[in-house]
Amino acid sequence: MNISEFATRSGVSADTLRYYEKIGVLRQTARNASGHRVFDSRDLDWIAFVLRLKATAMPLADIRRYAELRAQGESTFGERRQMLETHVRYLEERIARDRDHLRNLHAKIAFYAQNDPA
Amino acid sequence: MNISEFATRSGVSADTLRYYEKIGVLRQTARNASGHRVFDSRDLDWIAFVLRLKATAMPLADIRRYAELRAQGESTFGERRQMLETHVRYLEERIARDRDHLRNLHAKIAFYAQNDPA
DNA sequence: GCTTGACCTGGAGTTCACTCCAAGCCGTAG
DNA sequence: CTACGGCTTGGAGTGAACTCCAGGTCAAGC
Repeated sequence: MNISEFATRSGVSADTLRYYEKIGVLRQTARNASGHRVFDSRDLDWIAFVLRLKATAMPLADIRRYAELRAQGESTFGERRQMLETHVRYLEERIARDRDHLRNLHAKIAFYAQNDPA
Repeated sequence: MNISEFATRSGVSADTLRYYEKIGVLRQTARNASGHRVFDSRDLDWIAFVLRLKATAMPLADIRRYAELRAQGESTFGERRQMLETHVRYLEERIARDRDHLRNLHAKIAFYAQNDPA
């Protein structure tokens, strides 16, 4: 598929996809005879995973590092696993903090509900 | 307390505090005779709440809006409550998404653990 | 009375993650 | 054969949130 279809399917704009290639988040994208990028379902899987990492606040520089390891093959499974484990710990902390924030916000909302002069 | 002590206690740099005042997140900061900012414990409470909103991804523009309502007094309780309720819904969704991301990361880690050639 | 250190201001610079643009190439339709 | 649409590139511009800096004021210590 071409870049615009891939953009539609992935939900990432063509400009951003080119940008991701430039910084190494997308690697060695295949090209057709006229130099246009050609994407397949594996690229779709990869970009979905990139979006997952992004949604959980992983910086693009780290995602780029992960992409680099991925390009080096199975010998980097250990290091990739470590990156994900570190990220899992970060995510667990974020969820815990968010729950705490949520409790606090609920208390504040309850206060406003009780004291709203309107 | 002066700005450097307030910076230490709040964990926000003096430069950032001045920036927050400039954009309206901190309002009407008290000044002493020589024009230096003077902070008290109420400011500490407020900045802690700002940090809470920031930690949960509320943009500074929205926090600024909330600060504006706060400065207008109790008549804005209803609107403030609405802002927080909207934010609570966002946070609840983020927690749900994070849990899903976490499950997915665990699965991927398990795969790496099983297939690591090392 | 001079130096020092903490503060002040306005404004420039930085980082991140895009987003947009100009100029150019290529294949197809008319 | 030329116009068109969709792609290519390198590079400039954007917005958010800081971060830094120059030049100036002021109170306290020596």
